[in-house]
This record gives sequence, C-alpha cells and structure tokens, in this order.
Amino acid sequence: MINLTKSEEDYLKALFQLLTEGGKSKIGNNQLAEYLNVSPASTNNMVKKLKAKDYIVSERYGKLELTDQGIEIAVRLIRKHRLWETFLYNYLNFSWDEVHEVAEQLEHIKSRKLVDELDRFMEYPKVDPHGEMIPDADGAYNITPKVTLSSLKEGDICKLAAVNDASVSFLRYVSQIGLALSSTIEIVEIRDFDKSICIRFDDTVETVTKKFADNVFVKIIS
Amino acid sequence: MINLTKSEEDYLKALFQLLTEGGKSKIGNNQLAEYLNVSPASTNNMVKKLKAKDYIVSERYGKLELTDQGIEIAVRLIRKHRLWETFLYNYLNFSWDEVHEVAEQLEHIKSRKLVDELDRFMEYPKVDPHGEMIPDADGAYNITPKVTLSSLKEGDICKLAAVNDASVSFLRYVSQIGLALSSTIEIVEIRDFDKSICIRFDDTVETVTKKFADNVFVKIIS
DNA sequence: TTAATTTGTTAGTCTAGGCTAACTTATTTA
DNA sequence: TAAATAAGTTAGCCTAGACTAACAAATTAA
Repeated sequence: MINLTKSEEDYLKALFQLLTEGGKSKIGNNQLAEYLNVSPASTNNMVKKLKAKDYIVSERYGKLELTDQGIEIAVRLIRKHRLWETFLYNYLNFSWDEVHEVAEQLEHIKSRKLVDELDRFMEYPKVDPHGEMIPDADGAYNITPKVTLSSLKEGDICKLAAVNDASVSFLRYVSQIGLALSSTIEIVEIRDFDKSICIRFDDTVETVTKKFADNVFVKIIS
Repeated sequence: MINLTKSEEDYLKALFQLLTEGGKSKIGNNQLAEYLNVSPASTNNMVKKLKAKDYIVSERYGKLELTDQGIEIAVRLIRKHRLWETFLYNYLNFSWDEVHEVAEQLEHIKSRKLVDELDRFMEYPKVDPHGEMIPDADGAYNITPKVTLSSLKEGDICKLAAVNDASVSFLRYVSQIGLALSSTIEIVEIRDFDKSICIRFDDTVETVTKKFADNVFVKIIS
C-alpha cells in the first residue's frame, strides 16, 4: 500500500469507477481494458500484479473485485481528482472542459498534506465543478446511485446533478446548449425509433441523443 | 520539443543548474550522473538521446552544453518548481523544508495554462520561499551569480539572499538556528584548521561548517 | 614521458508497462 | 448439444530507463 506506480493507480481507479458507477454486475478483464484504452493482454498482466499485491481479487476467468485496500487507493485518487478540478475551476479560471485533463495528472502527485491542505484552503467543498461528490479525508465516499437522463420517461421532471467529465467535446456541448448544474429539465418526448430525447429547460427545447443522455446524471423531482 | 518524459526533463534541469549555478567551467557526464544520483552509464545513454533530439550539444569525451531549446525546457521547469513552492508555502501551510519534495513532482505537470494561471493567482511573485528568482512566463531568467557564505572573509557583512532547497535537514537546521531571508550576517571569524565560520546575526553568534556555508547564498553589503 | 587515475563509453542485463498473435475457456445461440 | 462467438490467458517482442562490468581515452603526477 505504500507506493504504487501511476499505472497501477490508474487501473485501480478505473476498476472502481466501473464497479460503482457503471451499473454492470460483472466487470471483467476486457471491460477494464476497453475503459483504459489498453489491450486485454496488458490488463491481464496488471491485474495479475495487483492481485499479488492484494488490491484486487478474482478467480481465473472470473469477475474482478477490489479489496478494501484497493478501494481506499481508488477513493483517494477520486478525492484528489475532484479537489484539483475544483481548484482549477474556482481559482485558476479553467473551464468545465479543461479541468479533467490536468486533474488526471495532478491526482498522481504523492503528498497527503498537499491534498488535505488544498481541501482546507478551499473550505472543504462538497462537490466538484461537474456536480460529483468529493470524498472526505477519511475516505468516506457517498455513493449516490447514478440516474442517467436516458433512464427517465416522458413527462418526468428532474434536476441536472452531474455530468461525466471524461469527454471534452461532450462538456463543450453541454455548456453550449445552455445546460448547467441544477438546471431543471423536463422530458418532453422520447422518440422511439432512435431513442433521442426532447427536453425542455429554461425556456429552451432541445433534442439530444441517447448517447448524450447517458452521460448526464440527474435527480428526479417528479 | 513537444513532449519530454519526466526523466528527460530531470536531466535537462540538472544540467542547467550545474551549468549556471555550479560555477564549474566544465560539466561532464560524471558530474551530471552524481548530481542526479544515477550511474554514469545511465547518464551517457540519456545524454545520447538528448543530443539526438537537439537539446544538448557535446563532443565525444567533451563537456556538456545545452541548446537554446534545452535551456528553454530547463527554465520552464525551474519556473514551475518555484511557483509551486511559493504556492505551497504561502497558501497551503507548507514549511520551508517541505516544499521542495512536492514541487519536484508538481514541476512535471504538463499544462502551460496551469502554471501561468497559478502565477496570476499569486500576483506574479518575484522570488520563491528560499529567495530564488522565479523566471517569468517568457522564460526571462535573471541569473544572479551566486555568492556563497563560505566565499566571504572575516569582517564582511552580508544579507542572506537564498538557500539551497534540496536538502531537508539543511533547511531545518537553517530555520532552527534562526536564520531567515534578509537576515544580516557578519563574518566574525574563519577558523583555519577546519574552515568553520563563526557568524553573528540578530544578536546570535553561531559557528557553522564549511559545508553549511556552501549552501547559503548571500549579497555582500560591505 | 610513462604510469596511475579519473572520466567517458560500450555491452549486456533487468523491470515496468505497453503491444500482437495464438490459444483456451466460457457463454450463446442455432 | 454442438458450433459460433466472446472473454480471458499466454508467449514473445518492444521501448524507456535504470544497473554492473569491462574497456578506452584523457588527464595528472611521478
């Protein structure tokens, strides 16, 4: 648990995200590989190593799971990532779509004091610029099961709670059409033939694709 | 010039520091190796690569020099390092001796915007917590030739201008005896048999070793 | 000016973390 | 339930950047 490489950390974080946010029952080697954009062979290698170090458990040909140790590492990374995003956004004039890439680098800086002091400096923010919860220094991680915009039905009304931060073009699109955190959204119509969704918010009516709606997380109001 | 690895950056920065701050006329393979705590063979390898990429020039068995490109990389790293040290010290409650290690990691984060915005956020500081000049965004680097405390003679009076930040125990010692930036120091006596130096500052009289005095940089007053 | 010492170079090895190609085991589906 | 497909594994190779051991060139000293 002392010193993991950047790659080892990346694998653990990715597995954690897939397990908690993906909604899938089984995460295997290939899903992890695809998520990280590496080959299944590379993943196999790394998983083997992380199993030997007791961060991952799995049976041969079976599904992957994290040990408590593994979860701890992943949550720390997510805490760091989101704190840095918040810092970049609130203090350094970074925009929504710029923060992720730099935070991906900053989350690997090894210094417990750095992240805790950054937290204090910003007065313990609860959510990052994309609406995601920031785990606290004890690793308490509030897993709110994600409800995607795409899972609602016609007539539902919801609030935009968070967005997936991993794609720059997606984030640009979100701000371009005028959606912002806490926007109230009404599902006007779901078109059956291509699953595209017509939504209304702030006197705007837009039609978005299923893929878009998959990356928008909401809180249902009615 | 696009994307260097962390190691490549480390070598370039180290060479730059040796060339500008070391006061030596010739920097060779072995000095660079020793400075970086790697073997001469590793250094040879890396130097070969950096020559191929046009960051370093040297003849076989000859002294090492940086190209303009190489200098630019090194100065940017120094700028980043010192800005981060300043941030850690002024905003995140880091102490003198804690900043260096974390800044060594932070200086490798790749984002031009990050460092320039950090600079703006802190209102363009001119010096870091150890008294060293911070190069500006254009890479203008004010090379003030360093005068070490050990180079003075009895009776000289000087001001503490900067200290070498690379050793934690050294920095602890500096603050422990009460020396601070801008302290006025008088050379009371230089003991010949071991080159130890007796200094007076702020009504304190202390004897320090030659090695200590080598790491203290001063501005001569009289 | 030759010998000793220092400095630089080369060759070969190691680890981390990628890759492709080939193969094996599970799972689907006809 | 057998064949097709998907998922997981293994073997072997590559690059970066370390290392040691052996050797060559320069420099210093006798």
